[in-house]
Amino acid sequence: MAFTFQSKHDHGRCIRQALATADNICVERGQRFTKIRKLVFGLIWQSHKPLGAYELLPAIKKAGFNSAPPTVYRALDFLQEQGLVHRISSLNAFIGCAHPGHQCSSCFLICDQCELAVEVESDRLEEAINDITQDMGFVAEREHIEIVGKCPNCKLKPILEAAGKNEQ
Amino acid sequence: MAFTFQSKHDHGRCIRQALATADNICVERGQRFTKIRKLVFGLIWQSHKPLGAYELLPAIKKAGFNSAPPTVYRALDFLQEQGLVHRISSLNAFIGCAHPGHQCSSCFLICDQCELAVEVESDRLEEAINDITQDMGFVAEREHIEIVGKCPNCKLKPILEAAGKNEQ
DNA sequence: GATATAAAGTTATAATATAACAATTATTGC
DNA sequence: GCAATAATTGTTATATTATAACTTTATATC
Repeated sequence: MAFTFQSKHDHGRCIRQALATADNICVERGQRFTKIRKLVFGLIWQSHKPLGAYELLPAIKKAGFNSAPPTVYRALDFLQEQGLVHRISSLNAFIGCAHPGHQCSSCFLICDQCELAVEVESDRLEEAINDITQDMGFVAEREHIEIVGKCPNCKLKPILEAAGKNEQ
Repeated sequence: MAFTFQSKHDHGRCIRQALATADNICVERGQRFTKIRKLVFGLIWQSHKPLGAYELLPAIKKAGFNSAPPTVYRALDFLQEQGLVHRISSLNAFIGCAHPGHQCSSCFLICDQCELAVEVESDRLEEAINDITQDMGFVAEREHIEIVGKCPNCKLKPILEAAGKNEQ
């Protein structure tokens, strides 16, 4: 099941699944899912928070690879080209693609408190964007749709805390 | 009239209008539209291409102001807070807001060839995003919706050129 | 006009990303 | 298998974008 803000999921399984899917995609396309690309992919999938490229470098070093910036940027470039990872440009950060292979308009909901990000596919969104581009005679090549705010958990926290105080 | 990719508009008028509107907004809100803020605003409005902060520095220097980065970033921060300028995060660049004052979901169509960007308001887009956020229990605070591709002019150029060749 | 506040000047540096070339590893054709 | 080729990774240096921190100047308030 896709990750949402609510789901208390088995993240180990989440990573394994993502790695298996990525592996298949690379094999199908004759692309080399090398050790370092796999490592970076795994690091990105460590969490559902978008991570900065430089945050990955220590772990890359620990794993015995060269840990200069080009190392991680190359792996990230490859993963983006294969649609396995997205760049969240408003954060200068990277996150695993929730549904690699698909080619549907997706958007990211990004919590500015807990930093979790969820990728959501939406037909209505896709239609709205098709409308806009057709009206303007524009040919879309790529999209960056990022909505920043409060996720359901963080939205409720201050309310729950206030309720807790009142009880005392 | 709003700028579109097609419109051959009177850009002088375009800038004057934008400046007048910005001036009004600042007066209404008791905000100080200082010389340097006005200068940066005007520089941003020089074109309908998103401009990088560092691209503005030479003109700021020429105008006799301090041209260290904080100067331009402060002005841009102010203009963004007032909703007079937007940051296009996929380009690390800034562009004038096409309809300051409004608070409707807008998206940018950005041509990766001629670099022009057009801000489009869309009720359908707004509805689609409301759907998504409500489904997820998310509270949106700000949005970055950027669609990169080919504008109608640049889309047609290769076709017209090919036709021209055939005629010879 | 003195005081408080906001804005701008200034210096230094942080954070993010890429260029360019060398060394290594994998693939291909023989 | 082995040379030739292509792809990947290592390495050094540097470009680009943005902010921190403190000083000075200008503006608003009383």
